[in-house]
Amino acid sequence: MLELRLVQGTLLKKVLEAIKDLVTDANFDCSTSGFSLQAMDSSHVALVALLLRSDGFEHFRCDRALSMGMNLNHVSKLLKCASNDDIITIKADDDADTVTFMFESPRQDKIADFEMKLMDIKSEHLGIPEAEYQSIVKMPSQEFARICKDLSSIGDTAFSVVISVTKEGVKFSTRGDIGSANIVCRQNSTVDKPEDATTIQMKEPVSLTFALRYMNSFTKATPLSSSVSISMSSDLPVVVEYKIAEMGYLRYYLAPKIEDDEEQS
Amino acid sequence: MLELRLVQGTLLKKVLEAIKDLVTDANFDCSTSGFSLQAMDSSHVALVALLLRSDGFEHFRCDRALSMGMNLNHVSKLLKCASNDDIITIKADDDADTVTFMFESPRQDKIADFEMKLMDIKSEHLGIPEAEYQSIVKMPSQEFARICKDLSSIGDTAFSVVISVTKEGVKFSTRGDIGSANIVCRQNSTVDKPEDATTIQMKEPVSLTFALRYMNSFTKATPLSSSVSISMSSDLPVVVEYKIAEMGYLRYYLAPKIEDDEEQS
DNA sequence: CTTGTGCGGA
DNA sequence: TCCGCACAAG
Repeated sequence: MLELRLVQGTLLKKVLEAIKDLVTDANFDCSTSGFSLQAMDSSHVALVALLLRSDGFEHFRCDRALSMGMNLNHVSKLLKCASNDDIITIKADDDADTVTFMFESPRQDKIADFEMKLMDIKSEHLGIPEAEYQSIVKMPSQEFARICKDLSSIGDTAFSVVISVTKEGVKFSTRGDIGSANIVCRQNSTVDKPEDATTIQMKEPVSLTFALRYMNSFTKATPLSSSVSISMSSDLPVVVEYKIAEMGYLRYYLAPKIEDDEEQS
Repeated sequence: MLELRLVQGTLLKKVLEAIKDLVTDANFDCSTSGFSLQAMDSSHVALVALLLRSDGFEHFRCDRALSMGMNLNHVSKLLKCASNDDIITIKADDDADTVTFMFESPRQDKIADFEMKLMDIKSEHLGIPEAEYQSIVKMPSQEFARICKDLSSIGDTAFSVVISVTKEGVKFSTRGDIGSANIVCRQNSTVDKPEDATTIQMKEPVSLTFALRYMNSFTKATPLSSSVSISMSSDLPVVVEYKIAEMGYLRYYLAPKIEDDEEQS
């Protein structure tokens, strides 16, 4: 028996918007510690990892660990039937092949439930080692999204972005059909709100190249958090992390391009 | 001679948006009592009935009853040329085969008139008996529209919706490609505004099945009224009614599906 | 946050 | 033509 009650149902809606373009089918794993998902994108290049800790739910019951395979487009469609202020409850029996999403309006005058068949999905749960990163950039998530969008418009999403971190700041560079572009963000903690700050924790300067189109996909998570952190080390996948308030995180992992080829499909 | 002056021209625009998808050609009937229309949809399954009482017009002159056949798409196109705050006047001579729509801007600084040919349309005016309904649900029209839209998104519009009324509330159910859905709305009169209330007048519980795509078409009338009433009895067509303030109503009639087949083209 | 509107894409 | 998305207003 599994029963998860999430008062901020809109979080779940945003999570699905943030991953459904990258991953079509995935297992949601539920255990006493929380609700999580780990999946490669369909071209097996990027990895998405979601964690919603059990203590972030208003009610969290999970008698035994369950892995529930779902088509994320279907889940997204169901969640579109929930209003942003609805309370969402996810229910499943231990041996059932279906899951039920229940949406309650705040005043309890409308209750909707949707039952969906589960799928069998080959699990590929990878252990992701905790690493020390040479540089960690934290910046407003909207600013990061804007940069990725702007750089994409210069060339097209088939191009690469070079992210270079020095003590002074972080530089995003690309080269495209029209020309080349460099956007530099400097450290900046003298800001009204802490989430507007751009901070850089740098042990060593680092400069890595990534496929821009993945970065753009990652920014679908922007509504989840006002800031994003980008953790980089040479020869390690970059981690783009959006914290989910009081509950966990949504992380994207992407391996750097080894050479400095600018184009790649 | 016929001359109808409607200060709230936007009403007429909304009416046409609400019926033109269902009905392509229809007779507008004008008599001293008002301006009305009754027509079957093109597949002869649903019936649309409009009434705009003469006292709702600023000026209403109708020397003798007239039935004016029009292509509703053409009328809709003409009305798109009127601004929402324009005053609309409909004119026709008794023996003419044309009708004129005149649009005046509120400050009288712009006057447009459009003449359109009338058509001969075989009239099929049905007497609709006043019936006692086992259950009448009144709810916010936007909520009803949202429910129909959500249920359609689960399967597709080819599916059916089961509407069941009990004392506690009204339940809308469907079953689709992705899964099954139930949405329950409870009675709820402790609301700030009366039009936000959901009320149920129930003599007997009733449960009927309808083609979802027609329900969805009916919700095109949502802009006409903040609330909708759904009147049901076993073996009678459901009546979905949108009141038009101070003037009349727009009603849709739809026969229930006899069997419980879920799919139907 | 919801609603209405304008725009672009399918 | 219709639908979904993005923007702006209440």
